[in-house]
Amino acid sequence: MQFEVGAHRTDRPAGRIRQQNEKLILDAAEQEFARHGFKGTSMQQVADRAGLPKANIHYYFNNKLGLYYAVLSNIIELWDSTFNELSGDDDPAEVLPRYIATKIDFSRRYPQASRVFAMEILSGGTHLSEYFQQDYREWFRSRAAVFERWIADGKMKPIDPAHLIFLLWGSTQHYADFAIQVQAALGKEELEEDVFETAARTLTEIILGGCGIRRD
Amino acid sequence: MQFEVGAHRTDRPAGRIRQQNEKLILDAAEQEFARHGFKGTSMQQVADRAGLPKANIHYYFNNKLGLYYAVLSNIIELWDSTFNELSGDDDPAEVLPRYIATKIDFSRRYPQASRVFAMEILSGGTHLSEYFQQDYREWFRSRAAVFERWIADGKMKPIDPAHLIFLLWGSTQHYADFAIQVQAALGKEELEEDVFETAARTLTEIILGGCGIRRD
DNA sequence: GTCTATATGTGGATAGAC
DNA sequence: GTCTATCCACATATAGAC
Repeated sequence: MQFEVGAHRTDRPAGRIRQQNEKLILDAAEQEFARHGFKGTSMQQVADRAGLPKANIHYYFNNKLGLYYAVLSNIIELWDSTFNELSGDDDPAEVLPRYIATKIDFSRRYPQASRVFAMEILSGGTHLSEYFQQDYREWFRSRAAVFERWIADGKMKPIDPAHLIFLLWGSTQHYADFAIQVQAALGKEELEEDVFETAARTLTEIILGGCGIRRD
Repeated sequence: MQFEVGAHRTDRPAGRIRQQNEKLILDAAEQEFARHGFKGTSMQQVADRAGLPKANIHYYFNNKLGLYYAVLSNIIELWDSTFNELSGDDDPAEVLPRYIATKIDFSRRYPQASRVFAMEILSGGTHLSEYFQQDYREWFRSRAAVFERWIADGKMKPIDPAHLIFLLWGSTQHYADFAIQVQAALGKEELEEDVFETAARTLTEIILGGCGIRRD
C-alpha cells in the first residue's frame, strides 16, 4: 500500500508525513505546556494548535505523558550542551562572557523551551526525578570545580561557585521566563534584539566585575 | 439571625469561623496554584488540602477565578512593599545589601507566593493585565531613577538600571522558584538557612562589586 | 453555615469506519 | 494513516436538605 508500483510520484519519501506531523505536534505541545504546564494542558488544545484531530495526537504519541516527555527531553538536550563547554583550563575573562551571551541567546531563541522547563520545576519536578537524582549532583560538582580551579589559579576572587552558577542561570533565564514582566517594565510590545544585547552586556559587566575578572 | 439576643456565648466573635476557614482555603489554594497554575488546579484538590467539602470553597469564594484573584492580590501586596523603600538619597552600599537580604528572605519564607507569581507570568500574565498595564511602567521608571541618581552622584558605576533590577529579581527569586533544582544540585533534601545566607552574601558581593559600590 | 447529591461540561483515551 | 463517534472519569458549579 505504501509502495504501490506505478503510483504517481508524491515527492514524499516514506515517513515524511509522520515527520511533518510530529514536528507540528511537538511545537504545538511546547507552546501549550509552556503556558499551562502538564496538568493544565489538554490534548484538545494541542490538537487545535497543531491543526489536527485529537485522535492523531494519540496516534503519534501514545498518551499525554509520552508527549510531555518528548517535549521535555528535547529541551534537556538543548540545555546541558552549553554548560559542558566550560573548562578549568580556559580563561574566564574569555569564556564567561561567551557563556552569558549564549544563555541570553537561548532565552531569546527558545523562550518556550525555557518556560516548559521552568513550569516543570515549579510543578515539583516530578517528571525530572531521573534527571535530577542520577548523577546530577556529580555533574554540578564537576561544573563547580571549573570555577574552583579558576579561583585557585588566581583568575577570579574566591566566590562560592554554586551560587555563582545559580546567579548565571537565574539572571539569564529571567529574560525568557519573565519576559511578560520585562516587557511591561520596559513598555515594549515585544523584546527586540537590542534588549537582549544590553542584557548580556550588563550582566557580563556586573558578574565579571563582581568576580574580580579583568578583561583586556 | 447573625445577632440573636440571648444566644449562648460561643467565644467566637462574628466571622471568626469565616476568618479561619478563609485562611485555610487561601493557604491550600496557594499551595495548589503554586504547583499547578490556574488551569491545572482543581477546586477538589484545594478542598481536600483545606480539609473542607468542595461546596464550602464555593461558598466562601464565589468561583475559581475569585479564589485565584484573592491569592494573587495577597502576593502582589507582599511583593511591591520592599522595593518601594529604596530611595535616591540612600547610600547604595547600605541599602542594596539589605534589599538583597530581604528578597532572599522572601524566597525562604514565602516560596509558594513567589511560585504562584512565577506561574502566572509563565502562563502569560493574563490575570495581571491590570497590574501590568496601569502605571506599572511608571512605577518601574521611578524605581530605576533611584539607580540613575546613584550613578549621577558617583555612588556606583554607570550600569543600565533596568537590567540591574532584573538581575536583582531573577537571582533572588531563583531560590524560591527553582528550589527543586537548587536542592538537587546541592544534594540537599531541603534548603536550610545557611544556604540562603550564603546566597545573600555571595549575591551581595558580586552585585555590589560589579556595580563598583564600595562597602566599609 | 455546612455538606450531599447532582447537573452539565470537558478531560484523556480508544473503537472502528474510511 | 486519518478522523468521527463515543466511553468514562473528573471538572466547575449549584440546588437544596440539614
